[in-house]
Order: sequence, then structure tokens, then C-alpha cells
Amino acid sequence: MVELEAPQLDAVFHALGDATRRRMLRDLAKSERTVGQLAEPFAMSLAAASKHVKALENAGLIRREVRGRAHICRLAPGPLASAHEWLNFYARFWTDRLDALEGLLLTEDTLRSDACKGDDS
Amino acid sequence: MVELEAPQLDAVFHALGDATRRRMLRDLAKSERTVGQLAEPFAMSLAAASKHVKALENAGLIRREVRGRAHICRLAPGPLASAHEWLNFYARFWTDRLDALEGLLLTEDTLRSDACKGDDS
DNA sequence: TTCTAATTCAACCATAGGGTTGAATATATC
DNA sequence: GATATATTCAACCCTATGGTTGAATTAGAA
Repeated sequence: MVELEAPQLDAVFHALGDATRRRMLRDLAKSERTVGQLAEPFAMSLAAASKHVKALENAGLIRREVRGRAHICRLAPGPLASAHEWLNFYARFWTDRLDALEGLLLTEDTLRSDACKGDDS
Repeated sequence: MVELEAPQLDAVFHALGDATRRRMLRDLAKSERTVGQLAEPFAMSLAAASKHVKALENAGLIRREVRGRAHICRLAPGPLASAHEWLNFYARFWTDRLDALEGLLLTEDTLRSDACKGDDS
């Protein structure tokens, strides 16, 4: 589980903040897709869709393999895992399982050391 | 666990895509804060910080109680849980636990019904 | 070579985002 | 009532974002 730097988290969450790109990720969860295939469901130009693909790529959410004239995209789950992990920090706020209390007590120290680190993004 | 509509997910992920706002959430995880207290760590005007707070509020990530002249903000974990849940869909891509196979087989149906629903954002 | 297909690039446009400053609005306090 | 405090509002600025179109690039196919 790679811990992402703040700028990377920016890019990941920003990429996820658009329904078009989330839909592309869903499609990539089924199998690999070319840029054209990813663009197909949308009523927008290919150039526009291509920009969305690039945004996903910049965030590290997909990898691209150029095979001939087609660009084949695959899901790269690492940054998704990191985002998931980031959100996991707040799980104690919506989880009321009994062992959440343990987590609460443990994170008290985490919070203090995070405060010392300065940048906990 | 409330399932968020696509526009709400947009707002939530967009709100999380900014280090300033993520830092505010971290502070709110420690305890409630006024707008002024949330703004304090940042080298920006109060008006600017106030806009960030409003972005968090619009995303449903915080609740605000106006007590006298102070606005007291508290973490509202619901949307965080939904975002976490959304990411959880992709967990099978980074999890190689054996029971992930079961999840894989289960989500095959999910994918198919999602395709019929049209908007699975 | 020529034609077609897959994708990006470049220029442009409109709107949203994040910042500023100064004035406005409430609410405590003197 | 007068003043100080906490916050927002409004107007403005600059840059980023998401879209368009038309040309450029690159690689199969005829």
C-alpha cells in the first residue's frame, strides 16, 4: 500500500471528481479498453474524451500501452488503494463496531505524530 | 451506508481534491472547530478559507452550527463512508486475499445490472 | 503509394476555482 | 450606544478545466 504524496492525492481525487472519468474506470474494471472504446459511451468529441483519459493517466489511475495505432488502457489500482487507505483514516467516524474504540485510542497517537510531521495532507 | 448520487460524488471527490480542505478534515477529526480555527493554519485570507469550508459543507462533509457569532463545524462522516464504499468496488484489484475471488464472482452480476441501469457513475 | 483509422495537438471559448480586498452583517462586550 | 469579533458577501483577478473544431501524426490496409 503506497502512501501518496499530497500532490498525487490531489490528482487522484480530482480525477475521481468527474462522472465521465468514473465511468471510464468502471469500464476498465471489466477489461482493458482503447481510448476510442472508452470514449464511445459519451456524447463528446474524441479529443475531449482523450483529455479525460490523460487526466486518469496523470493521476496514475491507468496505464497505457501503445500497440500499433491503438492505445490500450488498463486499470492501475495503486492510487485507488491509496485513496481508499486515506479515507480509511476516517472509518472510525462511521463505524460503530466495538473494536473501533481500540482504533480510536490507537489513532490518538497517530494524530499527535501527524501533527509533528507537519504535512499530513 | 447511503449510496450517493453522481452529483454528490462529484462534490465529495472534488472537495477531497484539495490539500487545504483535506487538512481541515484532519483537524475536524480531532474535534469540532470554528471557521476561524479551521482557517488559522493557512496563509490565506479568512474569506478564502471560508470558501473552502463552504465547499466541504456543500459536499456534505461537515455540518455547521451557528452559535452566536461563531460557526461551529463538525465532521459529517456519511459522504466519506460513501466515497470509501465507492472505492471499495475496486478493492479486488489490489487485494489478493482468497475470498476476493468470491467478491469477483459476485460483482460480475453487479456489473451487468449496472450496465442496464445506465448511470452507475 | 494511397487511403483510412486511432489518437493527439493546437487554438480557441466559456465557465468554474481559488485567491484577493473592502464593505456588510450579526453578535458579544464595554 | 459604541466598539470589537466572527463570518460572509460582492466585485474583481488569474488560472485551470472541460468542451469545441480543424490540422497533424502515426500506423494498418488496399
